[in-house]
Amino acid sequence: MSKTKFNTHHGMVDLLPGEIEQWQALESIVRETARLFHFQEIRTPVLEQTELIARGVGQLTDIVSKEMFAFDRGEDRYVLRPEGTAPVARAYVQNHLAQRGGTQRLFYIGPFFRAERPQKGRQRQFHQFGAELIGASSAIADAEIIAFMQTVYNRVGITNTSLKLNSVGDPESRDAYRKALYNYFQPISGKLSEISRKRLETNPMRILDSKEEEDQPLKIDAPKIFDYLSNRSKEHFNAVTDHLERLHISYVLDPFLVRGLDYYTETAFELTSPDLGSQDALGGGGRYDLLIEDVGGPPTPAVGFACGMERLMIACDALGITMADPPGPDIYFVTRGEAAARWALEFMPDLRTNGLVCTMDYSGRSLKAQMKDANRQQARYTVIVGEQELEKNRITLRNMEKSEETTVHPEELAGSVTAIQKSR
RNA sequence: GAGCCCAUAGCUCAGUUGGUUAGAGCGCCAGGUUGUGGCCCUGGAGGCCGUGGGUUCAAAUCCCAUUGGGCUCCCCA
Repeated sequence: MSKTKFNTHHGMVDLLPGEIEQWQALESIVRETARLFHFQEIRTPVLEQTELIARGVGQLTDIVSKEMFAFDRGEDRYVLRPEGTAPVARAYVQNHLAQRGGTQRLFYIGPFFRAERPQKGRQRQFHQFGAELIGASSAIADAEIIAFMQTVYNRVGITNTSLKLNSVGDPESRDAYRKALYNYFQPISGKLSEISRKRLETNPMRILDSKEEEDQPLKIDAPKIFDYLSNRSKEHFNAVTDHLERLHISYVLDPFLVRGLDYYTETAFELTSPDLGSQDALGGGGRYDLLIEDVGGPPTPAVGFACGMERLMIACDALGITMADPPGPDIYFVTRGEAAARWALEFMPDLRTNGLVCTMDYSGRSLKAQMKDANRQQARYTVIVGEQELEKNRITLRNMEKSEETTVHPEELAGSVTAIQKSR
């Protein structure tokens, strides 16, 4: 372990054949779900301006204050993007997507970076898929976004999840609530954990999602945000829950759910799984009605979600879910002699044109070794070609699963295998 | 930034109170079958016992340091 000359950085891993198939299958599910919801993909650069992230995500958040991979080059300040929403918001403004009219329905899949201490379900380079609905203020948009997220997990087969829902209100509601929290916690600040005492001054709402032992009893009687929501915020939130019920999406109200990014307004949600261990959030999101304006666009309401792909994989492992098909080729050419190998090389392109997955031995090994390799690759058929076959113009087709062999004319090969391919 | 645990073959791990040449299973390569996979049998390759220092006649084993990894807190996906 770890004495090779070069290694990946801490918290960054290679995805190798054998596991990558699962990732590709997940990406297919995300893309297919996006297609059904009529969202289109957007790809933004991995590097963004540091200032965009600092502004968008929030100067005081942990992400910005201590978890960014950032560097300067001349006048320019670069940061490896730690999340997807601020970059998408930037792209929306920069490319004048508002001018295209209507609501922009965007999704993305890609790597993100945070310089945290790695642990289970947390890598320094991690991957998320997410979607953003920009230019829609209706609670229907919130419901659609949640439905999109939920659909991906349903299609993967992860169903034992819990959707937590809260509202963080509009700015006025939140200011009032912050004050109420401050007034509640301030007199008892001596009993708070050290971290929460700091939060009291910077962002009292963050005390609510504290996991510190000593904070738990103090949280219970804290003021609830529902009591401070403006009528407009209340109506919006009630509409969201109505729509979720309409969609038969179950949820639990969680007044302690406060998401760590500053740009959230109104609806906040998080999807958790009992199969993840300590980092139990599969994904989350919410409304961010002020962000587009913050990064230089017109006032534009928006709502979105982001989900951790590594965490989804952990849940799959725990549940024994396999999304990928077995990878074996349809035909493996086992050849004997140079002439046969050349023959096979020349024969494969037509088969591939017909949609058959085929491969062969590349190192002139013994027949036995080639058979063994075909077996290891889980080939469905082997075609055995040697001098005899070339002379008679008949090749041996072996069904690897049934261990049955037939001899066929080369021209018949594609036909017979295609017939079998259909039947599987 | 803090705490706890771990480090022996490609992988999973044995290795006794310090004592010869460091082992097993799986995997890999080959032979048994000079043209046939899986099962079986036989053989082979593959280790500076994470690294550096110390104690000792003798260290994979004990001590110290260091590096890497895992988990947890914080926070987030």
